[in-house]
Amino acid sequence: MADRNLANAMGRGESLLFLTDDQLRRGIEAMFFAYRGFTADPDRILQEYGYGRAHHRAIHFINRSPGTTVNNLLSILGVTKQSLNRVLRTLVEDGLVDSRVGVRDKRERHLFLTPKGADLERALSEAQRNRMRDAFRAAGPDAVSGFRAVLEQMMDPDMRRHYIDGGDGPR
Amino acid sequence: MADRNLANAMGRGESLLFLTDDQLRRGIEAMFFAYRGFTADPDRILQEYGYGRAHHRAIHFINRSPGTTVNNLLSILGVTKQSLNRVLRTLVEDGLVDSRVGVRDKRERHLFLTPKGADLERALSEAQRNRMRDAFRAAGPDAVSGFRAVLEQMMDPDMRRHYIDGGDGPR
DNA sequence: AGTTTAAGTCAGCCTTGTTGACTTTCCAAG
DNA sequence: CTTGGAAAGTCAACAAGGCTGACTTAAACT
Repeated sequence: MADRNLANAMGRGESLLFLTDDQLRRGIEAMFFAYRGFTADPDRILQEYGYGRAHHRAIHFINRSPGTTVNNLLSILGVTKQSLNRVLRTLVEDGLVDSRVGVRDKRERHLFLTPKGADLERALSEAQRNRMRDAFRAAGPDAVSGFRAVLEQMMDPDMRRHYIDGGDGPR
Repeated sequence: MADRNLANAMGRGESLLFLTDDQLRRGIEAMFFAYRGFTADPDRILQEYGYGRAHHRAIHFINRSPGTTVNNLLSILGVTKQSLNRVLRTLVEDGLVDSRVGVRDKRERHLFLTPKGADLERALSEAQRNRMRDAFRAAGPDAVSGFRAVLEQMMDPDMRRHYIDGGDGPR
């Protein structure tokens, strides 16, 4: 129903995508509903600890790049330092994150998960990986590469950098 | 690096997906970064109006199913009625949404976008569709179906229903 | 010596989620 | 026909986690 935008079709022959507004709306809603599913399992675990998604995000990226600095984390997470600091403070107070003064540059703080922090990280990412693995399995191998290709294109270019090289950046 | 979980591979031969923890972590981060991109354009527009994502979601689904009830919207959005009510109230006050008392059941309110509301909806969805269209085009047709297949599997089953039949449900 | 940078703090605001208590309306069982 | 419960919506108050702005401290750069 509703076949506006059929004009999209004739690109050059190479990409003959018929993208109606309705198909795009489907894609939009897929993102909405899937993201909710994607965060549902961790959210349940976090609730038991009195934490929120902000804590999860910090824990995830500290685990991915141990020793990362606060500034580094800020640029990945795209929040203000005041916002991140509140979350980080509670994680340090609760003994999940270790914040060490930099050796080369003493202004910097390098962040690490404590064993306790690593435990929570494992629980969270395991739940999320399980859901993602099930989805990948059900959808099949070709779907997986398509999934990643579209999501990569959907990112802001600056963020794509963090996704691509997954590492820590210049130390 | 890090090749734990290679055990996943031998399913039956049909789906020979090598899903390492690292690949799954990539998928998780892809969701995170892509969702940010996905909401970035509407967020900018909403900010000009002093609205947030909650307003966007309400507007989107009222537009998709004109005349839907508050209860219906609640089950789609998955928030408390008090939370939705606040958003809805400002939208009605600002003249973007029309709330009509039900004819058959006067307890119900049926929701419609006013012309003004439809204008904002158009601006928001156009921005979002443009990003999605560009991503789809860049990734190619096969990627698009894979994208949707994986996202559909990632949803909670109850939500998949709303995604699939996209309509209003029983009136 | 003076400027810039990294990190952190305090205060206050907004959106958007929550719970609890309440009204209005509907419907069904006595 | 009334009464009692369920359903839809509203009001009030609180918490998490975004935000801005102003400021401090310490280290590094020039």
